[in-house]
Parts: sequence; structure tokens; C-alpha cells
Amino acid sequence: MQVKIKDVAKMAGVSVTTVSRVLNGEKYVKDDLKEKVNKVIEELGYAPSQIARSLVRKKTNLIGVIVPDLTSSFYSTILSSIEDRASVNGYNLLVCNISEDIDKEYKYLNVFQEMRVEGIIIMHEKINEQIRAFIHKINTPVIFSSVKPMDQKFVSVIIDDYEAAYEATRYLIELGHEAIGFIGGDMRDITSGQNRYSGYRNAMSDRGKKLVFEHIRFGDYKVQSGYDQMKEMLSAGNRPSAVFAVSDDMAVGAMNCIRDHHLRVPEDIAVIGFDGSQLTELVRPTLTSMEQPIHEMGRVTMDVLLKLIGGETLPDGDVILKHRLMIRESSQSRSEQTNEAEETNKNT
Amino acid sequence: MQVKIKDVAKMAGVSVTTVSRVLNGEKYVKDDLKEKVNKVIEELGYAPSQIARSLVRKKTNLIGVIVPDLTSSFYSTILSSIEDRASVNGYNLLVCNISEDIDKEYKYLNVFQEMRVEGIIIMHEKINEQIRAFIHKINTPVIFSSVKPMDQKFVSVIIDDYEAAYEATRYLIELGHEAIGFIGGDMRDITSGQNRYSGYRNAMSDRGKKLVFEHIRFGDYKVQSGYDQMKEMLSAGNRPSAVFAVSDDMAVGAMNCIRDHHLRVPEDIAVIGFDGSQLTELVRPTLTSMEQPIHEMGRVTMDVLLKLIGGETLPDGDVILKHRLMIRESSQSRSEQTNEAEETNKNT
DNA sequence: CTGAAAGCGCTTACAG
DNA sequence: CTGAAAGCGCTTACAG
Repeated sequence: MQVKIKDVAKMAGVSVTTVSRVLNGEKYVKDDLKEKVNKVIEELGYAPSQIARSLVRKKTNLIGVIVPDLTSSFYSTILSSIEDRASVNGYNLLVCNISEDIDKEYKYLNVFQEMRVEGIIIMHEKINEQIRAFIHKINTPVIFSSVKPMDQKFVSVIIDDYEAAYEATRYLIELGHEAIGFIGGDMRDITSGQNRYSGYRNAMSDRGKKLVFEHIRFGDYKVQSGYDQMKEMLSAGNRPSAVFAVSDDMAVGAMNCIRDHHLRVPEDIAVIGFDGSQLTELVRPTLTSMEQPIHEMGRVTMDVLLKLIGGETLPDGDVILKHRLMIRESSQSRSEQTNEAEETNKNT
Repeated sequence: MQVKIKDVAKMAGVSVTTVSRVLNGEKYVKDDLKEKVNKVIEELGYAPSQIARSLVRKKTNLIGVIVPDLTSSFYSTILSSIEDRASVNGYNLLVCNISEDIDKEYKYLNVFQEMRVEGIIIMHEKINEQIRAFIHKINTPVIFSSVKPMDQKFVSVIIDDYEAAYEATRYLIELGHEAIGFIGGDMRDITSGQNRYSGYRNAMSDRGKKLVFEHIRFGDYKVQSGYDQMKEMLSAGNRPSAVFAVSDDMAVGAMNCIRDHHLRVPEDIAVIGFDGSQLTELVRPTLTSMEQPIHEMGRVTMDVLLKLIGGETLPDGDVILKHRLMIRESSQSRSEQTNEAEETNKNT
């Protein structure tokens, strides 16, 4: 049996009101009473029930977070900075890992509502009609992080995926590459699927580069699919001299595939990823990547949500964060490629 | 204003008791009343308050989890399977990322108590006296996952770290290696620090291998420290022909360092890691690793905790899971090393 | 089968 | 400065 405020009051010889007052640090409690109460609290190891407190205060200090895949370093890093900000502001995180299970998401959204969370963070954009309706119905603030679902009413903290993909592609073009392969995401995803693909496509056509059907493929953002899609691309003959994958994981998969085909990165094929995950510095060659400000994204998500919870009315629209191209070893200009390839040939 | 049970009762023309009954799926409610109530619930979008329910039932369905570092793939993978099992059993996770901050841990433990979580999972073994006392004091079940603090009373779900490290070292010895370097963990950690080091040391001495002072170093399990420690080892001259790092992250760091010194893995130096993280299959060469059953570890942790919560008395002591050596490309026998090295010389 | 009432463990006007 | 009482939104004996 947990000790409760009544026990403390009785033992200290005061009313529960007084105990409550010292608990909440109110003034208007004589010092000697305060001391006595604190001593009893210490003795009994009393910890006030947040459950009871939440009930009367109508404030739970709980935030619900829906993560698509906890084992992904991208999401868990965002989650980590969300947790950081939450903790600093006295909030606790209820975390749900849905792993592609849309039913689980809906179920959890309901749990969040029943738990009376004060805000909800979703890092997943494949929401269905049921979920959309639910979010519109509840009066709890909801914010999307790193993704943007197809609904103007929802607010997202994201980068400009179109522009980022455009710049990444343009960078490869400026290096002199003509045949630039693309490993995209799920076209049902607005941000990471459609927008990044459009950015690639437009950058290519704006510079008069031909889109080669065999060089355009789509994966699921994971390492294995990067490998698989690259394999398909290579088996199609006339291989590209550079490849842009819309996640670092896929880019690493692609690099591994290239290596397994006895080709070199970047000497034979340059590779560029997207996200700016830990992997970029960890693989060899290190991976050039269009980086999202992952930590900032988590921080800003939480800060905006806290404002929403606080009742502030924010300017309409999404919060757009800055992306940044981080150039590392995996990308190389087309001319260098040629030279090196020739030199290598001389040595053989 | 959230709609409450009273609103539903009024609109349905029944008592709150009846509404409560249909909410909880009790029998003894006439079908027509049940229908009417359900319709009103639907109409009003009523979701019962778990807060109020928890207060009266004295059951929160909450589990508190303390993770040392959410951005680590090892911990986030365990967390992922913990979440899975929790969800299936109707439990929700309150997640706290302490990132080496022991004060934050204590603070969160108190929050967990105030939230009346039914159980606590800790994946961190550097607990101090204050935390130890706290855990002994509260009557909430606490379980450690993947780590074991220095207190016989606490129950852990772990592998036999000593034996695993012994076997990993023995494997390298059997490959013909004599000079085997070691990159250990924090010696304040019983399992991953002390036990793995003892396993290495004893495997070496049991086979009559000399321990070379310069070949024994300690890091913090992360990639960078693997790199740094390897660098120190290489700069000491007389380099080892194999290195055993007690985390995959450090092993990858070591591999990168070796490569940056224009040496090859495994041809010049064989490398073996520990954990069995996603990295092992992702780096090139793929990394041989002494694997922990990461997913099983999360699952078992949750299952044991649920039994503890259910009041079952379990056999004393820790739950020991099986480790497994996964041989991949980064390890190679000493003799092959020599041969290949010679062949390479011929070609130059 | 149904409902009035007590109670879960707190906080917060209100009165003194 | 201090306390009695009402109330937060539910569930659960208890009575009918």
C-alpha cells in the first residue's frame, strides 16, 4: 500500500491541505509546520500521486509520440532530442512504435486521448481517413515531425524536401555527371517520396539532362532496399556515373552493392545520400549527404508543440528548417572519375 | 472541455453506473440500453479518462523505461521489442533518455514513482547509492535489461558476458592469432566492462598467450572511441594481428582507423565486435561479432517484468540468454593473412 | 438488470 | 497562516 497524503497529514498532526501546500511550495505555511511536514514526507518516503493530481488539475504533463520505427537511427535521434526538450519542460513521453502497422497507430491515438496527453507528435505520414478524422475531432494539439501528410490543416516541422533534392541533384550535375541514377522513397509519402523525386526530376530537366527510365528506382528507405534497387540499376546495363538515394540507409546499401559488383565509390560511381544520419561518417568512403537538421528538428517540434499546448496561436503553415549539403568522400566530379579510372587502368 | 461519463449518462437517459458497465463490457446490461449508450458515446466522441480510472482501480498500465542513449541502435532495438511486448499486453511506455546524466535518472525514477508506473526497466548499470536505495525502498518491480549493476538483489536479463568474451577471444586464438588486441569498455560496468575484459584475459592466459600492455585499451563503446583507441594501439608499434572490441560500434571505429592507416581488414588485422547490431552487415567488410539476442532480450525483459507485476515469484537470480558468434568477413585466420599479405607484396 | 452512494488521492476556493 | 469541504471523472460494492 502506497502512503498517501492523509497518512502524512495524520503523522505530522496537520491537515491534508497544509501538506498539499508544502508539497506545492506555496507560501503562507509557517516554517515550523513546513519543516515538520517535510520530515514526515522524508520518513515515510511519500511521493504524491500524479494520477490524482492530474485528475484535479486537468493537466497530465504527458506527450504522446508515434514513431514509425524505433530501430531507425533517424527517428530515434529525433526522439532523443524531443525527449530532451520534454524533460526540461517537465513533460513525460508516452512512446509508441507502430512499425508500419496503421491499426496500431489508430489504437494508440485512442490510448493517447484516454490518457489525456496534452499533445501528440507523429513521425509518420501515411495516415488514413480514420486517423485524419480522429485528429480533426480531438482538441489535443497534434504536430508532425519530419513528415507532412496530405492535409493542409496539419502542422509539420520539416525541411523543404523538394528544394533539398533539387540541390543535391544539381550538385551532382555541377560535378559533371550526366547519367545520374535516383533511388527514391515511397511515392505515397508526400515529403520523402514525391517531393524529393520532383526535386531530382526538375533539377535534371532544368539542366537538360535526360531521365533514364532504368536509372530511376524506388525503395523503402532501408539499407537492403538501397542494395536491391542499385542491383537492378546495375543489371540494366549503361550504368550511371552517380546515384542519389533519398536516405542515407539506402545510399549505404547502394554503396555496398556497387562494391560487391567490383566497382568503386566514388571512382566508378559517385553516391550521395539524404538525412545526415550517423552512418555518413561511419562508412568508408564517408557518405556525402543532404542533411536534415535532425536534432534541431526534434527540438523545434517539441518547442512548437509546447506553444500550441500553451494556447499560443502560431503563424499558419509548416515550420521549415534549413537543409545542408555535407560533402564527403563518396562524391567526386565526373572528370576526376575518368582520370582515376584511366590511371587505374595503367597500373593493371 | 472533454466530454465525461456524466454527459453520456444524461444524454442516454441512464445512470453513470450503466455507462460504466457498457464501457467495461460487463454483462447484465439490457441490449437496448447498451445500444443506446454506445450510440451516444459515438456521437459525443467520448473517451473515458484513464486518469480517473487509474485512480480508482489503482492500476495505471504504465511501465517506466530508462534508456542510457536513444541514438544507440543497440538500446533503441531493445526498446523497440520492449514496446512491442508492452503494447500487446496493454501496457504503455514512459520513456526516459538519460544520456549519461545520473541526476536525470534519479529525477526520472521519482517521476516514475509519482506516475505510479507498475514496473521499471533500466538499461544502465552505473547506478549510485541514492538510486540503489531508492530501488530497494519502492515496492514497484524493477528489472535491468542487458546490464547488471553491482547488487545481488536486482534482477537482470543478460547474456554471460564473461563466457561470450572468452569464446570470442578463443575463436581468434584458434584462427592462429597470437597478438590479439582488446578494446574494452568502462571498467565501472560489471557486465560490459569487467566481465568482458576478464573473458578476454583468461582466454588469452589459458592458451598461454601473452597480454601485451599496449594492446589493451578501453573506450566508451562508441564509434569514435574505437577509432581513437585503435589509433593509440597502432602508434605503439608492434601491431596486433587481430583486435577484439567489446561493441560493434567500437569495432567499426577500429576498422575505419585501420583503413586510414592504409592497412586492410582482415588481411592485415582481423576485427571482431560485440553485440550483433545492424552495423555488422552494413559495413564492408562485414563484421564478425559476438551477438547478443537483442530482440529476445527486450521481449524477455518485458515478459519477466509482467510476471513480477503479476505477483509471480520467480526463481532467484538473473535470466541468462544465449550469445552466438556470427562469423563474417572481418575475421580471418592468421595463416591466410600471411599468405595474402605475401601475394599482395608480389603484385606491387 | 439498474442506480444511488461512497471512495480513489489529490487540489482549491472558501471561511476563519 | 490553517483547515473543512467540495470536486476532479471514474468504478464498485450494495441495495433493490
